[in-house]
Amino acid sequence: MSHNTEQWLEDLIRLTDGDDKKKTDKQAKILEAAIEIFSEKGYAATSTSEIAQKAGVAEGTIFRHYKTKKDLLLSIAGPIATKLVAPFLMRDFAKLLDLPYNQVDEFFRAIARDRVIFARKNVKLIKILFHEVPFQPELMEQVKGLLTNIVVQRIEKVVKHFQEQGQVIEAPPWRIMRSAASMFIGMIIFHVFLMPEFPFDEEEEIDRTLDILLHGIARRTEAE
Amino acid sequence: MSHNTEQWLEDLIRLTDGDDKKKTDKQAKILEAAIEIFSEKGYAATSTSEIAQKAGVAEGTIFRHYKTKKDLLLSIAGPIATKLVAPFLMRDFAKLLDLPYNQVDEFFRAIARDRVIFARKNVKLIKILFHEVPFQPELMEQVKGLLTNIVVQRIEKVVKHFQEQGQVIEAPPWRIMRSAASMFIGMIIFHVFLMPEFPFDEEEEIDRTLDILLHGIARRTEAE
DNA sequence: ATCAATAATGAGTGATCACTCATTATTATC
DNA sequence: GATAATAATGAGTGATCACTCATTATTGAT
Repeated sequence: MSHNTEQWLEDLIRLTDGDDKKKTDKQAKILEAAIEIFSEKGYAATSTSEIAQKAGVAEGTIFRHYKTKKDLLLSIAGPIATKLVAPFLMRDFAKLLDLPYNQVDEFFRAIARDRVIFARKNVKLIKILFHEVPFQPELMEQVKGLLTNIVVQRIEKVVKHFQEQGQVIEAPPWRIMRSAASMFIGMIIFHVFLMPEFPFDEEEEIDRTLDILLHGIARRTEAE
Repeated sequence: MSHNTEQWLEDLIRLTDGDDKKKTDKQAKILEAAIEIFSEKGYAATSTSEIAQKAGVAEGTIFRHYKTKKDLLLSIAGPIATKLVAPFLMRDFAKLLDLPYNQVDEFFRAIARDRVIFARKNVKLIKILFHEVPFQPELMEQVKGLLTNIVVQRIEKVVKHFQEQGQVIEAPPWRIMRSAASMFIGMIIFHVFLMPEFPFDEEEEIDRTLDILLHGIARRTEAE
């Protein structure tokens, strides 16, 4: 069963990975234009005629490839959700439990670095995803499913493991997880989305932020 | 000059405070309906006819009170931005520098509690604000102005003060501020917006979250 | 070169949009 | 209660919307 689950996950990731292959020239142009305008003005404020114009195709061509305007949105915003949490779905993630704590540190550092780079490469897609999730029930379900059923369960296991080993303070795992997520998502939002021009050393920033977090959740040895 | 600045701030706050007084019955209904639908479907996807219907007024009545649909949005989303950061603008905030560190702790705890309650009372308004800020240049300017010119400057002063006194690690103040903001905004987003049904003791949660943060940014005494 | 299949077109369609304005209802003043 | 001022109305307006479909262009196989 465990093997089956893992296999299913790998399939899921591979499936969403290959979304930029086998696209005709026109279809690629449509996607590119839609991503651009959706991220700039929002889905609801974007007209299909505007997308067609920017893509350099006739409006009818859009509806040959996508049944409706919402179809176009979902084909853009859907896959990015899975890709966003992909590292937590990988087989490697389970190996975390066998590592000593200082190497876990290193492991999360690697994931953090990878996700910052990913965010930087997919700014517009992530903007669209976050903006539309609250208004598109299909997206909402997909994101909820990914987070609660897979990501949270897996990370919770890691947190509990290191609480038992005495390296992490006794607290509800969800508070540890929420704190960690807040710190890193906060960092990415700040440096990638809010202040992309603000100069910062990526490595240094991740290390120092992780440092603050790890000291915050470390089991205390003495006073206080 | 200092007194003038403070006075100006107090005026600003008082100004935005009195936005729910002196509204006719119909106008109040319009605002109420608009807030409801804007927060549910987003500004661009909401029609003025729908607002009129929900408010129980004629569509023309909306345009008697608000020049345009965007006018209506700004009259809703504008004031909430100032109210959101109001505690950091108050005269009391400057007194922080004279307090010993443990009382600063208590001070921020009070602000955090107050803001959680505020968020809970203004869920829909805050949703609208956050959702529309990226697309409405006027809102963007207002928020940027509030944050960079006032809030950040004031908090930065506090951080530097306690870095000099040796209670906070040596690090760029913006990293300390970003970490603190991430932790608390993350907590509010999680408990108020994402999982409003999730049971949690507000006092306890704020205390424990602040605990993690303070240990994270505390000057270290010994190893590591 | 022919022809069938597929891709692309863009004028057209009814619905809906934000907003207007001539008309009617309500309120305030004396 | 007459009059003026203000508030509210809702049918109407041109613009724009997502989407359709008959027609034309392109492609691939032989």
